[in-house]
Amino acid sequence: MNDSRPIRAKSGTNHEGTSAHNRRVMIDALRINGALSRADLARATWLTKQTVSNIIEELERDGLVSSQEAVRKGRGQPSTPYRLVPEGAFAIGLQIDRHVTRAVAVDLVGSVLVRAEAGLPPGGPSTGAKVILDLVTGVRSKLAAIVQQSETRLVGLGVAMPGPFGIDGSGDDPWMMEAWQKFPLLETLTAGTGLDVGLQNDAAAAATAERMVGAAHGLDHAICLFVGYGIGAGLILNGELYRGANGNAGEIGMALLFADGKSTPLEHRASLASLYQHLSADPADPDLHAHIDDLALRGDPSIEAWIEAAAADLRWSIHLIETIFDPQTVILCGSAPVALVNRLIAAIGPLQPSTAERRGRTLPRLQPGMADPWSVALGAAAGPISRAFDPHFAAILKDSR
Amino acid sequence: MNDSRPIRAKSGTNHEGTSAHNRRVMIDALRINGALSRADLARATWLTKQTVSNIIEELERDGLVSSQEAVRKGRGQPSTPYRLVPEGAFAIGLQIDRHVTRAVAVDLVGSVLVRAEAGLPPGGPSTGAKVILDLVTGVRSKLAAIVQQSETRLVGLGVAMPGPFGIDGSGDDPWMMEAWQKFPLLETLTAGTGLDVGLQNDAAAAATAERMVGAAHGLDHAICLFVGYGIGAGLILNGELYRGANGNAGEIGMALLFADGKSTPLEHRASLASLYQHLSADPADPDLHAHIDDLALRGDPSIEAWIEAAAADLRWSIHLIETIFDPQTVILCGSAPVALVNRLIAAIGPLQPSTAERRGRTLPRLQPGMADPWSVALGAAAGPISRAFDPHFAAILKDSR
DNA sequence: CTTATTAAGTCAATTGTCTTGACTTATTAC
DNA sequence: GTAATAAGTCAAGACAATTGACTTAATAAG
Repeated sequence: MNDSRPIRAKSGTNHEGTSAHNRRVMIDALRINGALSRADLARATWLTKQTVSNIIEELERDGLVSSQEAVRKGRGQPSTPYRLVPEGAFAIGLQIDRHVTRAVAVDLVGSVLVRAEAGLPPGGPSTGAKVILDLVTGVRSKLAAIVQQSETRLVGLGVAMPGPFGIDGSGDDPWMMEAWQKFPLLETLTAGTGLDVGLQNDAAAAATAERMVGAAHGLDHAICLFVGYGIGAGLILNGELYRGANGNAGEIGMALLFADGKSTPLEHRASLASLYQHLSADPADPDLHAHIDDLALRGDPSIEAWIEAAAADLRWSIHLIETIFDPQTVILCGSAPVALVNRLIAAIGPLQPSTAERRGRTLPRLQPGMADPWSVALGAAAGPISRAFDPHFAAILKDSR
Repeated sequence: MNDSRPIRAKSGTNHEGTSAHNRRVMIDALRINGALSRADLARATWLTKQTVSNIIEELERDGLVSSQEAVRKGRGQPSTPYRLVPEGAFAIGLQIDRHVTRAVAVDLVGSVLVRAEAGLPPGGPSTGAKVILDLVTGVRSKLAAIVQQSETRLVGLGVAMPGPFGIDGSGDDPWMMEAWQKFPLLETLTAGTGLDVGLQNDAAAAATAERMVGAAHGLDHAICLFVGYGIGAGLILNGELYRGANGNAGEIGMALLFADGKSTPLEHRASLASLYQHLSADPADPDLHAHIDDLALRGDPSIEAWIEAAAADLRWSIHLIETIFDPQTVILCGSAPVALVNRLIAAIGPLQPSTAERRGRTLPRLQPGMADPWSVALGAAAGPISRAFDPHFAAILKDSR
């Protein structure tokens, strides 16, 4: 009667899945290539002109694309290019960091329209939850004041915070994020905002941002090495962010390095946390960012030793990433001060020989990405936009909603 | 006139894509769960009973599934389970290794029906190509002698050989595979057999085999650490083998380890090549495999030191893999003698603490996979089967054929 | 033993989405 | 001025999943 081992199977699909995918493909094509005519879209997507026409018409009705002036380009009827309408959709992004929380509102093309920041009191979620919810609500209403219809076009709230997720705290977590991990954050935010809420770690968010508006734009295989308080990698594989079985893929900071006869997590050697320790600085100091920027810019000796050591570790990490993932490019980004990231990139070169050194490369092996305190919040917001509009396998399937 | 930067876009899909996907989903469900009724399939795939009926009927006509005796399981009409028909499809797998080449014929469910082996003369492709082609032809005709209609049901020829691919040889490649890399192998085999030919590296092939019939069966996130002449990882991510931008993902053997003040590729420390060197053995010796098996079984001191050192490196590798990929499980497999693999697994434990240590785990963090000289050839054959019958994103799209 | 209930599976009509092929429109090349 | 070329539309058609009623075959309940 009750044999019931559950049956595992992938979901099937139907007409709606087909249609949804084709809509996403159009949006993706316009995002990558800029404005395109219906004929261009048909050629690029392998769909018929008629199908493209139908979908474009529908997207235009939905306010997601709009036509531009016709362009003559040789013989034949002039083509009418269509472009993405930035105001076609919005998302809120929320970054929760150790001492600060940031929220942004972005549009369909990834422009930041509203940004707001707040300090996080040391009490953890018990006092911090209200701060966060207020911040989100504030950004949301500022967005509504700037653009009409933003509420109906809000596709979700993306949250980014340091991972890993779902791990039993070791008790000696030096970064105090453990309490946040245990707090039912997503449920609280869902209840408090009524929005679709998604979570990713900060490196994944940075990668999502790079893919939407940065160095990974249009790439299907790219790894973002994110240097923040910790260090992590955002994995873009087959054109999608890879999350792993439990959402913890890319937590490279915990990779072990052997040096001086002992093994140390990468994170303890190359991350802002390690720099703060090296400088005996207080991470909660609001002027620290500017101070480090200044030190890096001046090439202050107090920071040079750390840069050299961190660059060596990053050079190793990049080699490892190239070896394991075989990406089109590696992108170095972070919440670190810009000058520091620039110094790091300079100090990393030249890279180790690797399988990435191939004839016919068009992209550099290592590229600088965003180094902006707001990039993680932007990536957090890019999450819901991507989920709603980018083509991906799960979006075709029946059980995906 | 000629503005022509090429337009990049993902392919759209249509009814055929939908239908093809749903067929694959059925086959996948039967492969993972064993025989299932139409009603079971409908529930598991989210498709309607009617749709499932239509597809099953078609698959039965095509000889890919067949009904079993009806089973009564409580109230209601008895259900008729359907199972995969092993003889529904076949593929040839070819492994090209340094001194030997192996070919197998497998059926839809991954059973090996024919196997053949040949030594590879030292001359490289110039003399080896004929040996290989003859081996494949021999296996193919033996298959045809065993089962009728095998030729019409042959979905392809999968080739596995050591990677990485497409790299400019450094000239001092100690493994002599470079000449093979430059040889137009796929073209030669396509021309010589008329079959669809696909290529993967040996670790990827091992992972493909594990996924079809081994420890990764039914898993969507698993990493196979493959210890052979070199060492590599086969990456199963989101239910598919991940190849990277250039087909070289998982070449972990080139990852650098720091020890004794210098950096060494993992491959030089933990691989059969390093063991051969440790033992001053000749890799071309046909009795070497059995000899090492014997040494490992007896716990011979000449091999124990190597085992301890290699186990330490593998322990580190497993930690790294868990950290970076967040898989459901890690599988240790190889073309090494079984006793050696068993000794390695024993010597690896206990594993390092990692994010993989979570409550509610059901799978072991590390599992033994196949350690069989034929597993790579099997995986090579599993490649075409998987390409033809497993659900994956590319199979839905219009440009995939 | 009879009847109700439950579940598997089928039938026939319908719906949704892409495709096809002919057609219209607008422009440049000769 | 005419032919060639390309963008885009129209209307009918094809394909594959869906829907809801129906049939079949078993067990459970009275």
